[in-house]
Amino acid sequence: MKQASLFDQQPEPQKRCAPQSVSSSHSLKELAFDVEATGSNPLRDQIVGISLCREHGKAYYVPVRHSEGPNLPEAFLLLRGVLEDAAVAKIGHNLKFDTMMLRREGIEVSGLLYDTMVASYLLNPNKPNHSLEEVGLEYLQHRKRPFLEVLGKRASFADVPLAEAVPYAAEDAALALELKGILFPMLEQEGLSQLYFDIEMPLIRVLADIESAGVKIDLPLLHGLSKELERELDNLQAAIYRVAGQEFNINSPKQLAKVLFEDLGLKPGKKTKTGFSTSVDVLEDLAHQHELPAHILGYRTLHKLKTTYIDTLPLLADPGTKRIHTSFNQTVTATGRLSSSEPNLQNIPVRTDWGTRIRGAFIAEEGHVLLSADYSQIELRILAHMSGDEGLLHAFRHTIDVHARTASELFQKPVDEVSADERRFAKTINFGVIYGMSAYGLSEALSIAPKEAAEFIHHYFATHPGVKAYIEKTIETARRQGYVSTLLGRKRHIPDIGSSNINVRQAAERIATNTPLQGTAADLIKIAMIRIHTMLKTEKLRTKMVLQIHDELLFEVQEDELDILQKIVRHEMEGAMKLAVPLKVDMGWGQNWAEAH
DNA sequence: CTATTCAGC
DNA sequence: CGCTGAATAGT
Repeated sequence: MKQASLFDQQPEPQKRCAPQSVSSSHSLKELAFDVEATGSNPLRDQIVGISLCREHGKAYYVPVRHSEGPNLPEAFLLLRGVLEDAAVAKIGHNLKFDTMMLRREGIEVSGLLYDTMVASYLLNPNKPNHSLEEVGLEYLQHRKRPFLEVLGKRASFADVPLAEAVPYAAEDAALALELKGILFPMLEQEGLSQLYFDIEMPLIRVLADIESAGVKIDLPLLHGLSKELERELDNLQAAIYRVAGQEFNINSPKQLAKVLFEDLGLKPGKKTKTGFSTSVDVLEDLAHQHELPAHILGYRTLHKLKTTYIDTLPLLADPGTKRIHTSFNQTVTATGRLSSSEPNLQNIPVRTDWGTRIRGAFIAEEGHVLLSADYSQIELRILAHMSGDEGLLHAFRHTIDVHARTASELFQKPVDEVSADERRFAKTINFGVIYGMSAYGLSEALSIAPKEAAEFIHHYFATHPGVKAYIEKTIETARRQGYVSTLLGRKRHIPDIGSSNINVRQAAERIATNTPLQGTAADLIKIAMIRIHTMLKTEKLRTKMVLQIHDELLFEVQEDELDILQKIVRHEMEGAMKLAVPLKVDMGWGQNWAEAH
């Protein structure tokens, strides 16, 4: 059986005689390993064993905390030398998890990191799931036994008997080794090696440090906000039931639609797949006809903030340190951005007063301040660079308000005569350009007729020929080669670009337009993160990087390091890439995230 | 599990 | 109009 020769697992010898430390003095250049744990949280769960694989066909599993042994708890001491040996490259699938787990055992994993999960992501960022199961299936045609089946009714992997645990776990390290042999030559072939080794691989350790650091939250403040919101929501609920003349579940779009459009007889606007829409813009329209929609809007906003942030964040805080530790996923987005989950700290409210109050609950430790640094107009600057559009280049080179300048072109008047509304239109259009702009989308965003939006777009391209040419060239490239790339060569295939269905094809063209811009911005801030992280280490600073929010970095800065940090952060962020226009970073600091903005 | 809605960049 | 993750209702 082919599978048996490929993944012939050998159980760890269970001898009592003094085990030999795994030696790196012979010819060991690479070691594949995989940590098994009681769960998936690298800061909370415990290691139960480690699988190892040095060569094709031989893999081992070392149990350390299984409920039915035998265990080899000395394994950490024995393996430390090789895991910390920088001359031995480490191979694994999702190494951020393994390195974070091992750090808690006092082991700092060193050496080149061949992460097969990240490799799979670079090869195909459209792939929805880069789990070992999925990647093994795609590249090795290997069907892994489902983890849940192995787990059965047991509480954790620690309770799985070794007879089952050994072959299952050992296979993970073996799979990683096999995948490395396949995926890394493919990265080379695709011209993605430099992106991997210079950016994604060093980023693994940066993200591990950010996640381990976490960010402190003010629990009493959030508790107070919760009480205040509870009263507010009770009042709004009473008002809604009174005005509606009945009680119903305000959070049910279906029940709300019945009240608005059947019982009260208001005129429905947009439709969804299942019925009439009750989304913000619909309710804002309806607010002209009736007083209920405004109450609903208020209720919705406050309920969202309370349930998603104010009541949820405290549950995820470490009870001892009051810090929350998000998970930054490196292999989720199709464009190269990071994503954040459990909790998502990349969508903490900011726009409203309540948003400011919530950000006020993200605080610095005693003797520290939070420093926020964000790129100004990063994607538009990248568009200026990639398109060479004279107007955009000029605006950024001469620190002219870019939206006002677009408005002046669009409405044919001097920059200083542009009205607030004209600037708002121009700003929406500038965003639209980055998003691949359709007349329909722009009309929705500006609440104008699609025909009127089409005229704006026509006028925009007439006054921005460089941008027009860039978009045409990018779409043509997508058609010709089937994918688009960022400045650093990150690729995204766009299979629908040749579709005969116009809606599908145009959606693909918007993706083709947006991906190089969004993706290059992602590349750029990743470079800045790595360089700043390196500076923090080499200068032995006590400051911690604590969050990344796409174009913003947040630091918890020791007060006496504030000056030097601001210099370092500005230098590394603004110097991350040399573009045809300068990069601009805005910074602010304070006791909490609200003050830092 | 899917749809809707909405928080962010 | 691009890219996400979470809460909620309801099947």
